[in-house]
Amino acid sequence: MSQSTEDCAKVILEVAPLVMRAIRTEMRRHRGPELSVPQFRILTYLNRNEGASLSQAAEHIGLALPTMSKMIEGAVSRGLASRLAHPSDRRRVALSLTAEGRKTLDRARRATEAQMTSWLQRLSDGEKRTVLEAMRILGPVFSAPPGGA
Amino acid sequence: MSQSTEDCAKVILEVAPLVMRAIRTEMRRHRGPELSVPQFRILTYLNRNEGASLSQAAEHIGLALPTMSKMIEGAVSRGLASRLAHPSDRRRVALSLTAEGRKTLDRARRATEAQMTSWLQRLSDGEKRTVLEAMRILGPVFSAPPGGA
DNA sequence: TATTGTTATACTCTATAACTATA
DNA sequence: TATAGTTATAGAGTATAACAATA
Repeated sequence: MSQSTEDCAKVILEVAPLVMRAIRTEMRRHRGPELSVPQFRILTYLNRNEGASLSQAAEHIGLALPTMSKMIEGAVSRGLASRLAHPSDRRRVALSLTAEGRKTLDRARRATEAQMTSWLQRLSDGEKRTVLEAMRILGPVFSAPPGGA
Repeated sequence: MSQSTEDCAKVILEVAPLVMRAIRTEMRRHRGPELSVPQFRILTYLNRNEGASLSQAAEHIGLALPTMSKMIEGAVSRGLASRLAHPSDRRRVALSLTAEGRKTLDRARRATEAQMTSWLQRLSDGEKRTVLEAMRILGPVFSAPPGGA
């Protein structure tokens, strides 16, 4: 009966990489100053978490600290993010998006969503409802870094 | 009305990377001779497509030819795959899994599925049904390399 | 001593360009 | 000339270990 958990697992393991491949390819395809998936995720996080520290960002996104340090270095040098000293604790750093970063994020998001929308157009309304609901179910399952479980 | 296509797109763009992060982390975690996601996908492909050529494999998995060549080189040197000359066309190569490769693939798949199963255990039967159905809807949408669309 | 970041180093995945061998 | 694959090279993303600066 509850054996369907395993079917579920199998099918996610099969389908998730296909979806990500499409997203990655699409993001890479925009010629011009576009974003990789990890860059996109970092900018998205900063957009919602003005003033976050490196550690906080790394923790949330699931990257090691030096990795995040390097990624941010790249974003700063491209003018997409700023990295200021925290006023009261000089070890820390306060990250935020620049106006340019916000603009780039928005452009990338819109382009990728538009492409994704076109892929999904062949779905019936019922199918779309099912997919939407499933994603809302899976989000919470996977957004708390499941490393701990 | 059919505006839900865009919601769908948004939510996939948000959730898919979370799922993949969990899968990647899990696959990396098995200490011992385990597999990265791309390696896993290649072995899976070879398991179902005995005797495939490099070009075929690259095309199906969505990698450039030299990338696939290098990945296969790695798998061969680890004893997981074999790369034989095609009998009638000596430019081509016939790829397959070794017994060891099949064993490794099986072990990795089982371990990752088991972990995934444990993550999904908190879902109700109805939620699992929804997720299962959604994955079966998304599979076909994304498995024809959507670069063409 | 503990925390926050950065630097050094290395490995995997990925691509494009140039090349070799076969057809 | 065209196709299948490999080699050379480069760049992104990732990690661990060692370090520096601040608390």
